[in-house]
Amino acid sequence: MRTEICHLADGEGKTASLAGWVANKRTGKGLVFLELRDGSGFCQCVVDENNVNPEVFEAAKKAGLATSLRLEGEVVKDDRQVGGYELQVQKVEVLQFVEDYPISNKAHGVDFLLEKRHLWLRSKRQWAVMRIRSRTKFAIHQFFQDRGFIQTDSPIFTGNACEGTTTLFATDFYGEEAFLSQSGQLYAEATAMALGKVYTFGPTFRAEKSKTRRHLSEFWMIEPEMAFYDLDMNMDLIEEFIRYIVTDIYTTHRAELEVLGRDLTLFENIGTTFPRITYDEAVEILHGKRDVNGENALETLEKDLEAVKQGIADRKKDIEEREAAIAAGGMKKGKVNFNRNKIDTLKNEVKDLEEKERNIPQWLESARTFQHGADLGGSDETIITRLFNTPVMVYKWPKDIKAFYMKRDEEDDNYVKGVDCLAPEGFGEIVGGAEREDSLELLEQRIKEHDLPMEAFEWYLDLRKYGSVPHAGFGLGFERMVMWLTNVPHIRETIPFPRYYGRLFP
RNA sequence: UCCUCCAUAGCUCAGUUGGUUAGAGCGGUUGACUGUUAAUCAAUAGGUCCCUGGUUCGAGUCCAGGUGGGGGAGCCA
Repeated sequence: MRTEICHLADGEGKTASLAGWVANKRTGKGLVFLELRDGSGFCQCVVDENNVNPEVFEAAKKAGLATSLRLEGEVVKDDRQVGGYELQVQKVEVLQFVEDYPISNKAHGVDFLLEKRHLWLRSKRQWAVMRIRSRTKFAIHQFFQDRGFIQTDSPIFTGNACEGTTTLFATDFYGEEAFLSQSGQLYAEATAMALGKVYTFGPTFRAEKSKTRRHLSEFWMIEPEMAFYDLDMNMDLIEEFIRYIVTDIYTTHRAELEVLGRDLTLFENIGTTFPRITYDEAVEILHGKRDVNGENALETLEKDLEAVKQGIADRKKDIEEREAAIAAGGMKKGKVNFNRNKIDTLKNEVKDLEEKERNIPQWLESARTFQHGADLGGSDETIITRLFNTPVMVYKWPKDIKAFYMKRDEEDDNYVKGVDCLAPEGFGEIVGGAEREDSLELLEQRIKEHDLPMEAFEWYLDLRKYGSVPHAGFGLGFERMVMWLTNVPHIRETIPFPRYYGRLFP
């Protein structure tokens, strides 16, 4: 009977048989330490020359990374181990020897790792990310299902290019031009009028040639849509939703967050009410005319710049000192290696900081000269969220920069009842939502203003002809959410096989 | 589409004002070591310096063009 590593604790003091792959190996005289992974977890297995026959010991000694094997032995409590237990091996059965596994436990570049994505998934950090991704998906379904939402799927093939074709993937649909869906929102509105509260959860496609750490060509989106909801109810739901997901991951996946070295401040603050500010207030913050909790956005950013400069100086000094120490000689080889690796790490940190040093003055400039009526850029979001330690909601946006389907603000025609939820730690937008325009006339007018083809929206306009009601909804980029939760540097790490400009394989 | 940085061993990188036979660490291999946590130590194999052209007595290094990639802007989730 095979035991999964995650259940090892139940078998303490007993014999267990494990099956898995070698994740790492260390050897000593008469001893081999195999770090085994089986998907459910990691466990150190000790092969002692005295406890096994010579062939078994030789096999263990030769097993390279990714060697697949079955092991049998006694489960022993050992506080030095990550899971608290190790296996004193008695039997080894090698399924396949490997000696040239391409991914080592040392540093690799992102491009190399993505070239080997099918293997990279086996490493510990990716293991943790994929488990959090899975749980997040589950938690999202649970949240909505518990609250009486019905999941409805929107089509992936769409016939008309509503908002321009440049960001759409064109494909052939029985001789007709079809596009891969960019959003299921309009369809969710239709199903909400049938089922009350709905959500979609499916893939979306954007043909943007974006090479940034925040973009994918294929990603998953959650789009809830609720009949009889207004903007305030929408914001309440967004807040409750995000708090639920964060709390769930915090309580169920602490070990994975630790593997990732995630700073847990975010998770601890999530109980605090999310501030809600209007777009106008956000602009005042950007202009430095409105402080938050006594903090001025521009001053804070200037302080950040000083900190960055200091960080660069500190690291450069550190590098020099380490290089001098190595050059002086007399250092043990292990220590030299350690210092060399540290220097590499520091150099990369300096590169990142120098990039920041170049960017911050531009951010400051762009914040100071921000024109009321423009959309918030990435840096503007960073500046605003920097002042908060919880997500922030920005609502009441100028109508010209928002989608045609957003409901106009009754108090001021120039605004619409949209809301963006910005994640803290400089992360930026994770949710975009709105109360929808429910008046047929105003909707038609907005379609004309946006220069969109009226005939493409005939079915959508039917929703406003036959029993139109106030309703609202929002969209959440699933990978963005996972990226924020795990704090991995790149969105490409949050999906098993990322698709983006230049990457179709593996 | 624009700005910016990069391309040297399987991987991560160094390579000085252009100069003899291009280096290190990791990983691989062989060996040493009885408790390692990226173990350590010794030995060893491993190179079309991205491509094309140019300057030069001489190019990994300089110049031009190309290709591929990183980061950012725009746009967005």
